[in-house]
Amino acid sequence: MNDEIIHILKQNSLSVTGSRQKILEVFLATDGALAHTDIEKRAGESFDRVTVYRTLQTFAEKGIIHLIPTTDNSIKYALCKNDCAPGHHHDDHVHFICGECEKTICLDNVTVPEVKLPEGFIPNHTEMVVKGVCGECR
Amino acid sequence: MNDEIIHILKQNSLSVTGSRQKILEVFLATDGALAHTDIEKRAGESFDRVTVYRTLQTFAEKGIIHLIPTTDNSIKYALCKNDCAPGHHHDDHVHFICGECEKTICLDNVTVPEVKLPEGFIPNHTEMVVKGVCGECR
DNA sequence: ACTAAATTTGCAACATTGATGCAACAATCT
DNA sequence: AGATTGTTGCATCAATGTTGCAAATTTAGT
Repeated sequence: MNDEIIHILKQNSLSVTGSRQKILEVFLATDGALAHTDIEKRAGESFDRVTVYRTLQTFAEKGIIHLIPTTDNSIKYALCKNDCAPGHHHDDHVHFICGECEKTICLDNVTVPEVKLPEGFIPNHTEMVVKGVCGECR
Repeated sequence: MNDEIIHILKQNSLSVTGSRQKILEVFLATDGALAHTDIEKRAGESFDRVTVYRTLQTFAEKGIIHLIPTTDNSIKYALCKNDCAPGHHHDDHVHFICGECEKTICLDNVTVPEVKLPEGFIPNHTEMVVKGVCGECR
């Protein structure tokens, strides 16, 4: 587990530091997506807010995590599972937000469908978020 | 134009006030979506921040405007065109964010496709945001 | 293993965004 | 017009996010 974390960091040419290890650990121990606040809480009180911000930013740039859009001004972050390389993400899966438990879940097996756009529009990346009730909340 | 604004407000059983008229006017004069900040700027310096917040909140509850999810912690708002009734939105269209001009555009004619979810998941509402380059930016 | 260079962290200070209680005010209804 | 209800603005506060800089840690070179 610890080896895996260090491996991920080195693979992305990041120096192996305490905070990065801890934050990655938190992600690996969670199935759903995490908001900035969740990470601060779960990582213990040990890290500065700024460090968490910068670490998340770095991870996102390297493609270790991806962002999930919401309509409530709270970005969520989730691990990229399928070996995202920097710049070559394929986090093309659908996200699900449960209205009951408020969890955000990556539906890794559900691919975002393509849509026909009007003349002139050139798509680059598509996000799809489904809201509803998850299996556990019924 | 002014009649239209008053009509929209009355139709949603909202009292007709200066700030609401002005903010609706701003929306009607824009084709794309607006962030809170845009509205404050375009409405002139005349209104309190709090009023803008509350007005947007009210409009969203009534279904006059809808929210557009983003990954950059900035909610955008756009007019609901197809006669959304309170609780009966059909803002089921795709949104487009241009990476060049940074505009957010409602593709009113592009409907969000349905996707098959894993067992147990019950969908309620789906958001779809496409990023890329719009027609005018090429 | 030790040192120098390069990164990373934490702190302080600040900017922005959003929420709430309350008094003053304006709009609606009769 | 007058009473009632709803709306606005102000002051205040909390949460969230950003930046510059010095200290500490990591990495790489020898």
